Order: sequence, then C-alpha cells, then structure tokens
Amino acid sequence: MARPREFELDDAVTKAMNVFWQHGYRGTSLPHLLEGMGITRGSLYKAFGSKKDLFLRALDRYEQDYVDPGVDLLMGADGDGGKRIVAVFDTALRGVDCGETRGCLLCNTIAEADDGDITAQVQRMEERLTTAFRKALQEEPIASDLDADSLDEEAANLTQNYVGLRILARGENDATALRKGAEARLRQLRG
Amino acid sequence: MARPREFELDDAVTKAMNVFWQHGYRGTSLPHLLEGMGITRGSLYKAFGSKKDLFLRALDRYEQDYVDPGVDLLMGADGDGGKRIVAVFDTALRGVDCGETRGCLLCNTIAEADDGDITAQVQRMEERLTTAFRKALQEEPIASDLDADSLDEEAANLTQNYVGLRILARGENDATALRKGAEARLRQLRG
DNA sequence: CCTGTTAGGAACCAATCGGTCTAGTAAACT
DNA sequence: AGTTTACTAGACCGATTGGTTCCTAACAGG
Repeated sequence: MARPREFELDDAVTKAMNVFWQHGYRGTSLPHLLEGMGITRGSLYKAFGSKKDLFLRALDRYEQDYVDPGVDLLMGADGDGGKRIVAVFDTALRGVDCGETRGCLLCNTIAEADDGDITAQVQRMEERLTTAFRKALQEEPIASDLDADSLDEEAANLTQNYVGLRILARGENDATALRKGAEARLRQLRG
Repeated sequence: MARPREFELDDAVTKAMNVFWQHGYRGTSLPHLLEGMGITRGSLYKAFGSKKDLFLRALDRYEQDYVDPGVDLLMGADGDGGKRIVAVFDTALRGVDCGETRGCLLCNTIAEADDGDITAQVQRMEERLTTAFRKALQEEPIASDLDADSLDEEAANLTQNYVGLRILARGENDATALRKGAEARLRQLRG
C-alpha cells in the first residue's frame, strides 16, 4: 500500500544514541544527528517527532543495550553476589581499557539533565541499578548477614561509587587510577 | 584618568559562577549571564573577553570558595584524618539538606566538558582532591598502616565516591538515600 | 575647564539553533 | 494503472546563539 521505510528504526535509534552519548543532549545538534544517523531532516521528524523525543528513545535503547545486561547480571542467581558486582565494575573498566572515552550515557545525563521527563527516566534507571546491587549483596556470603538498613546503605554506596567511576572515566582515560579506586571498594567482595 | 568600573570584578565573577553552576556551561546563555551578573554585554566582553574565559574564571572562583576549604580541611593536621574526611562528605550532605540542587560545579563540569582548557582545569582540581584525601588517610589511625599503593587506592576510591555522591545530589534531593550511601563508606572512618 | 579614557547601553552582526514545508521521485499495494 | 506512502534535497522559518561596534555619558588627571 505504501512505500516502506528505507532505514531501520532500531538502527537509527542506536546511531542517535551513540551521537548523544558522545556529545550530550545539549551538545548534539540536528546536523550532528543527521550525519550520524544517515537520514535527512524530514525523515527524522516524521519518524521521531522532535529532538527530545528521539533522545528519550535513545535513552530507552541505552537502557536496553547497556543497563539491562548489567541489571540482569546482578539479579541473576548464578555465582555469589560479590563476584557479580565485581563483574559489573570490571565491564566498565574494560571499556576504558578499550578506549571508551564517552563515559556512561545514563551517568552523563544525570549530570546534564534539567528537563523533567529526562530526569525522571534516568532516575528510574538509577533506582533499578541500586535495587540490583542490593539483590546481589543479599546473595553475597560476606554481606548476607547484614540487616535491611545496612543492605540499603551498601547498595546506595555501590551506586554512588559506580556513577563516580563512570563520570571520571570520561575524557582522559587514566585507566590505572580508575581501577585502583574501584579495587579499594571491591576488594572485600572479591572471593 | 578614566572612568572607573561601576561593578566589582570579583562580585561579577561570583555571580557568573552561580549562573554556570545552575545551568552548566552549555546551558548558560549570554542573557542568562547578563541578568545574573547585573551588567551589560559591552561590560562583560570588555572585562572578560569571552564566555569561555569568564567560565574559566568562574571555575577559579569555585575552586577558591569551595574546593580550597575542603582541601585545606583534609590537609590540615588537626584531629585524625578520618574525621576530616567525614567532615568533607558531611558538608556536601548538609548542602543537600539545605536545598542545594545544583550539585557541584567541579563535578558537573567533569561530566559536561569537551574543551581541552576546561578539562585540564577540572582535572587538576580533581587531582588536588585525591591528593588531599590521601594525606588525610595517612593521618587516620585505622588506615595509616596501609602501604603506599593501598593508600593510593583508598584515596582514588574516596574521590570516586565523592564525585558520584555529588552528581546524584543534582536535581531531586533524596537526601536520606544519599546519606545512607555515604554512611556505608564512611562508617569505617568514623571514630 | 578641558581632554583622554573608559563604562554602559543598545543596535547590530553572522551563524546556528530546532523545526517546518515543499517538490519531485521511488516503491509498495489493490 | 492508480493510490498511497516514504524517500531525498533543499529552502525556509523565527528565535537564539556568542560576539562586535558605536555612541553617549561619566569620570579622572592636567
């Protein structure tokens, strides 16, 4: 009945996500997006409505591609919880080793956002992360004897540490210093 | 010989710092600055040259007014080091209690910057903070028996945790959750 | 008082911002 | 074949961006 779309929506969102990841929401202009996505203005606005709507979809994609795997790893019941927490930090550190200088789109957006819709979305993700840390801690032999309050505290602290790590991983990538800092926190969890 | 300036340079820089603190570098427009500083375009450009130069001076002012006191506190030899570290985190948490929703200009800038000059300046401040944490740890009875490498690790970790805390303190101020997270890290240092 | 210097205000600048719209064309369906 | 839709390319929009320039008023020294 009609001509089908010539670009994959999913693919376009992924490309947009990478542009936003690199330059931030404010730092990303329409020409940036068009070049990175390989489509034209008309197609972008027909498919996504506005820059902000596209950004919200890019955040969804980031959650799906990068947050969900981490949360799943933490929530999964295989191995003890401490090893799973270490693995999540290690994934971030290995990214830095591989030259990832963009940090984390979620963390970057927490720091940049002043829009209610955007703030709500990243805060929801942040809470998911803390919940997942808590679940992993519950299944960590060393920490499992903590009471509920202490578990909350430890989980909140892991989120703080994780966000700080990834913010500091932007730009210059002094990977060894970052790893040292994480090591101090993770030592007690490493089996 | 000439008409004297009608506004205080120091005062203007402080006002600019507060505007940048609230909206970030990219999010701050010239009209924002002019209104916040109470001067006009001509005066601003004559006195500061450019928006970026003004921002670098605002960063200097932030370092002077907010970073230096923290570093001095950490480096000062009064009391044991652990209490001094706790005091630095407490200062940030008390700010949140008092309704400070702008986070920390230094940490926000780390997350936002993509300019070499700006990045260099905030990284220098970040290193000062880590060095100060290390000094305080050295004078903390519990930690003073650590070897040099372990001290580096603990200091780097405190910086990570501090940055994460202050990034998460932007916007919504769920102060209790922030305090819980910090408490988990500081418990061992609290005498 | 006079002259040189500067502040201040506002007009002005080119460039870019996010966003809309139009043409003409290409592809799918009945 | 005819209809419908999405494609591309580009002009175009008003608003805003950071930055400049000019004119006038205020103040200093001689």
